[in-house]
Amino acid sequence: MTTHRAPEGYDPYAFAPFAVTVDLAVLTLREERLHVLLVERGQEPYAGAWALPGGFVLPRESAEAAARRELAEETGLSEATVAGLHLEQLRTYTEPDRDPRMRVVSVAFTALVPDPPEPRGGGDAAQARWIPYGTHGHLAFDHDRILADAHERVGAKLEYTCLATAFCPPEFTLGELRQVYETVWGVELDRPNFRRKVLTTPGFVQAVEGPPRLTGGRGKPAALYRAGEATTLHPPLLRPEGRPA
Amino acid sequence: MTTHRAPEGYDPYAFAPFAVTVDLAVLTLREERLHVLLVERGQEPYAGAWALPGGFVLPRESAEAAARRELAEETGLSEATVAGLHLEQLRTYTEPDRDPRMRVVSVAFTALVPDPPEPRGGGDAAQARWIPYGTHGHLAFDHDRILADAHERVGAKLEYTCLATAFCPPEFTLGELRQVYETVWGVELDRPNFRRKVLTTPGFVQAVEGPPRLTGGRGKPAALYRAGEATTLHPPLLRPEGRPA
DNA sequence: ACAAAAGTGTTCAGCTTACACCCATGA
DNA sequence: TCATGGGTGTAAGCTGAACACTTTTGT
Repeated sequence: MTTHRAPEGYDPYAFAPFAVTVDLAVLTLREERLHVLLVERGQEPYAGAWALPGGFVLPRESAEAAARRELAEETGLSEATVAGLHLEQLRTYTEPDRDPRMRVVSVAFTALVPDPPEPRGGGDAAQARWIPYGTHGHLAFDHDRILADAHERVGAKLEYTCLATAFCPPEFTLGELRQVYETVWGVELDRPNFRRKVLTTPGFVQAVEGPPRLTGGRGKPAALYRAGEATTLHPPLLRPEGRPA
Repeated sequence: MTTHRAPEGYDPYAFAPFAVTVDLAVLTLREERLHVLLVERGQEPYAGAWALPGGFVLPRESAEAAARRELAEETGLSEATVAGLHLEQLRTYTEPDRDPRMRVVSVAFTALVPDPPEPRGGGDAAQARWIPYGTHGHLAFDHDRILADAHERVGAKLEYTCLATAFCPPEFTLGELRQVYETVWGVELDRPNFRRKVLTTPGFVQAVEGPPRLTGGRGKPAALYRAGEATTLHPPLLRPEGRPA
């Protein structure tokens, strides 16, 4: 019957080995649009197609460590900066033929980056770019699916966690926070009600002492806030119109 | 910089290979308590300790297929029955030293089983048993963590999905459905309010024509319901008292 | 003066909560 | 007849949706 864990005398080399990789859905907000970090593949298979950044998990490394390492490499952000970013395991993709070359099991992560730099164009052929979500065509491998899963997960988590602050710089206005919800959900929220909701949820945000900030162009300067202690919202901030996909 | 997917000339045998396994947190309700399916280990490491059932992913098999295969083996349920059960990927555990023998990456699943048989005692030494949740001591490997993650996930998903019906047989009473919430959350719910909430949520349950069922011992016979079309609840059914762990 | 964005106030509908009460069955 | 669980009714209180209105800035 079952083999439980490793059976007596199990030989790791008896099977064709599995490769374990990480794939990253790195999301950010630029100019009021959701953007994804994509890389253009230089080799077959899928040469010329766009794909999620990623790479192999090293022999002595956890998948999360591998994901953070790749994130730093691809974005050009420092290790220290990357250490503070929101990185979350999404799910693992294991279909036997998802990579035509060999058996690859990929642990996918979602990363949220506020105000990112241009990805550093490395020396090699493949370029990395921020692409507005939805304007890329089909991605390589099963990355369409991974990216869609990431988007859905982020949208859902905005409802019942404080995740939205991960898209914002350390100090932000309530308008910027509201922009996160509106952009990811693709809806408009009532400004007064959003403000009340956020301010009355304990631990969501905390006011920053000091002068308000001029918000881009016109309008009254807005007070600044920092992310609070809480990680979950109770009650949740539900998106309008039921639960669209 | 990045290796993207497999670099040119990547040799799958160049690194010590990763083993890929599945671990299952199989939950059920028995006598108004949450139970977990555990197996007693017969060999080192952790000989004599209890562990989650699981096993290796075969070379041409997805992790989900492996999980369903193991579930059938461990519970003794037929392949056909297992095909209809709720099985969901939880997360993947990748710490390099989580198994002292070799590098094992494990994709964990949560399975929900209504009214299960005793696990079939296989021919070999290791026994499998339903254990009341929380009465097992420390589990082998990182299985304490996996099981705790599974419990938390199930508790959270009861709030905003129809998951509770997965703990119930095909036809069930509202009392049985309420019992799921009360047992998993460890709280008491107001019977009238629960009933209204469930019946007014479109697609949660649908009434079964026919005579009501006598509920165990005393009390008025209860009407029967089947799981509905819906998968998510809007608005959610929040547990009382904030969000306890 | 006007547009744009922040911030305050107010109303109304709908939902949650709490609890009283009746019904059907077994012991 | 009593205990037990199913099922109905209802009133109080809270939350969220909608929207009118004021404030402060840039053009």
